[in-house]
Amino acid sequence: LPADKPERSSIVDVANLAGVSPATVSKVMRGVPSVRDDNVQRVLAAVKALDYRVDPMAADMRRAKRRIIGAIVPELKSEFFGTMVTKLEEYAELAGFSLVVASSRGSEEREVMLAGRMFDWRVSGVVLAPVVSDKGPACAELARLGLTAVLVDRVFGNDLFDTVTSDPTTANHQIALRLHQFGHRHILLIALGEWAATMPQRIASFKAAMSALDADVRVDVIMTQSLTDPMRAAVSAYFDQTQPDAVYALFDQATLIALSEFRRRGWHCPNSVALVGFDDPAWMQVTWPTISTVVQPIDAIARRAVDLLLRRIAGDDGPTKPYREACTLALRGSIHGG
Amino acid sequence: LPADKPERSSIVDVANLAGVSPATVSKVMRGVPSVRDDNVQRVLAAVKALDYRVDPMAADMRRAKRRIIGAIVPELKSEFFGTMVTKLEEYAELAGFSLVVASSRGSEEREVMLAGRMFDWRVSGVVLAPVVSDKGPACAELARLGLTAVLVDRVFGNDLFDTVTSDPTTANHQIALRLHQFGHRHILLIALGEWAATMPQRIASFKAAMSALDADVRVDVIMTQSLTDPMRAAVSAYFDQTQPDAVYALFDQATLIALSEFRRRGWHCPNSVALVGFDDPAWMQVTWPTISTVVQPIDAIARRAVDLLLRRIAGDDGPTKPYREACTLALRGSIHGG
DNA sequence: ATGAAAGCGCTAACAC
DNA sequence: GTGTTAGCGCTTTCAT
Repeated sequence: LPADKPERSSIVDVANLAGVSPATVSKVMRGVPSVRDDNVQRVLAAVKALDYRVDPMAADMRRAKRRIIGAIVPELKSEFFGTMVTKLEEYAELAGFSLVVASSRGSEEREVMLAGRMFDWRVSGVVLAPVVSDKGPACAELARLGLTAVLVDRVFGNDLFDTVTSDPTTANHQIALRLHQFGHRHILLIALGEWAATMPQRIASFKAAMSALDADVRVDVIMTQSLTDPMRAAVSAYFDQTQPDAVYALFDQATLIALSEFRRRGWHCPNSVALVGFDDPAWMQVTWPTISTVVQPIDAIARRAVDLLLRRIAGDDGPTKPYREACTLALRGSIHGG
Repeated sequence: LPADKPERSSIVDVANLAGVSPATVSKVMRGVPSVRDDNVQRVLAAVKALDYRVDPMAADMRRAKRRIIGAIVPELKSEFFGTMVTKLEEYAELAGFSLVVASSRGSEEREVMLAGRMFDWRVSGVVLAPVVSDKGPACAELARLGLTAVLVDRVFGNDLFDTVTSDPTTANHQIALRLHQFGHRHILLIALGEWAATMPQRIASFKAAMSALDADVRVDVIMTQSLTDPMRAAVSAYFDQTQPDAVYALFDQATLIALSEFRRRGWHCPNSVALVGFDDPAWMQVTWPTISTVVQPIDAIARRAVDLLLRRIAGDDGPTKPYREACTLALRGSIHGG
C-alpha cells in the first residue's frame, strides 16, 4: 500500500496550531469539561482550520474493545436479512457503535472464519444469525474466543448466549381462527426443510392452534429440501389430486408458487381457495389479490438483540435466556375478511 | 457467557514464549522468508499455544491506509443492493481487503456523514452508490477528503471519480426486436421518477431502439414519482382506456403491478398482452407466467468497481472514465418466444 | 487546568 | 538472521 497523497492532520498538528498539548486537544474532542474556555476555542479553531477528525480506531487502541458491533448473516439478498441488518445498524449507531456487517453466504465454514475476524477487529460484541442453528460451529467459536454475542433468527435457545427469534404462535392462532371461521376445513401447509431451526416450529404451532379449535380440520404438509423445481412439482402434484380450502405458505417464495398454481388451474383466490404467506416482502402488496401474511417482527428482533448485546457488553453476566418476539398478521385480500 | 474470558495474547506474549523478539514474530506472521526455520517452528508453536491472532487494525496503524474498502449504498432491503454488497465483499476479500458496508437509508445527509466515517476509518477506498446521482454532496465530500473512490449505479459519468453503471442498450434492442417481431405495435413503458439518474436513459434507449426498427410503433410512458398508490392508479386508468400489446416495466415492482392489473381484467399474458420486467428478483421465476426481464449485470458492475478501485489505490492517476456494463435479457414465459 | 510521559499492538529502519 | 529502537494517533495517569 503506497503512502497517501494528502496530509492527514493528527492531534499533534492541532495541538501545535492551537498552542496547547495533545492531551488538551484530546480532552476538548471528548468534551471533557475541565478545559479553560479560551483553550477550547483555540482548539476548535485549529480543528476547523486543519479539518481535523479523530481516528476512532487509534482512539480505541488503548482499550480492550473498540466501539464496533459485528453482524454475521447468512446472506444479504433477501429482504428479511437486508432489513435486519439495516435495523441493527440503526440501533447500534443510536448507542454510539458502528456496525460491521459480514455475510457468511450460507457457509458454516465461512461463518467460523468471520467469527475470527470479528475477534481480530476487537468488536465489543457480535450479533450472529447462524446459517443453520445455534448448535453450529460458529457459535462454539464465538464462545471459544470469549466474544460477547447474541444469536438471532434460526435459533432455539442456548446456554452460551442469549437468543432472539420470532414467535408465530399468536399470529398462527389468529389465522387458524379466521380460516376456521370462514369454513375452511382442509388446509395445505408448504414448508422448506432447509431452515432446520424454524420450520418445524411454524408447522407445529399452526397445527396446535388449529386442532385446539377443531380436531377434524385436515392439515396437510408439503415439505421439500430445496426451493426450486421439486417444490413446485410437489405442490402441483398435490393440487392435481385435491383442492384445499386454504394454503398457508411458510416462506415467501412458496406463496408465489401457490398463487401461480392457483392461476394455472383457474382457481380464484380467495373465493375458491384462500392464501396466507410468511414474511412480508414488498411484492406481497402488489400482487392481485394482495397477500395476507404472517409478518416477522424484524424491528423488534433487532432492537432486542442490540439491547441484550449492550447489556452483556456493559458487564451483565446473568444466565442466558431465549427471547421470542411475536409475529403479527397482515390481513389483505388473499383471505376472506382480509 | 463463559466465566473465563481468555486474556487476549499479544505479539509480546508470543515473543516471550518462543524466546525471540516481537520483530521476529511479526516476520513469521507475515511470512517473511528470512527467519531461521527452528525459530519459525518455535513461534508457530507459541502462536498455537497462546491462540494468538494478529490485530489487523493495530498492524495497519503505522501505514497511512488500512486494508479496508468501504461501501455506501442507498438501502439494503432490495435484492439489487443486497447482491451488489455481497459481490463487492467477495471481490474485496479476494484482493485481501475487508469490506465495511454502510447504508445511507435514502438520505444524502447521512451519505455525507458516512463518507466522513470512511475517512475516519482510513479505508483504502470507497465504492459509493449514491442515493440520487454522482452530482450529489457525498461525492463532493469524498473528493474534499481526498478519498479514493468509485461511483456505481445511479451515475452519469464524473470528472472526480470513475463510474460504473449498467447499460440497457443491447438488451433493449433485443426486446424491441422481439416485441416487434411478434407483432406488438403498441407498447406501454412504466417508469419511476425517483431514480433520477437511470430511468430517463432506460426509456430513451428503448424508444431509440424501437423507432429505429419501426417509426410507427406507439410507445407510451407512465411515470409517477412514488411507487405506491399513484402508480397503480395511473396504470389502471391507462388500461381502462386502452389495452397495449405489451408492457415494459422499468423497475421490478411495476412488473407485478402490471401483472396483477392484467389479471384483474382477465387479460392473458402473454397471449393477449406481453410483459417485460427490469431487474431479476427471485420471485420473477415463480410467477405464472415467469417474467422475461432485463437483468442488470450486478456481478460485472461489482467486479469492475473493485478492480478500478484497486487500480486507483495502487496509484493509477489517469483521467477518470465512465464504465458501462451491458444488461442481459432473460427470456421467460411472459413474452412470446420466451 | 495543563502537559510530559507511558503505553495500546504492531511494523519498519537499522544496527548487530 | 535477529533484536533494538522508534514510531503510527490517540488516551490516560500523574505530576505540576
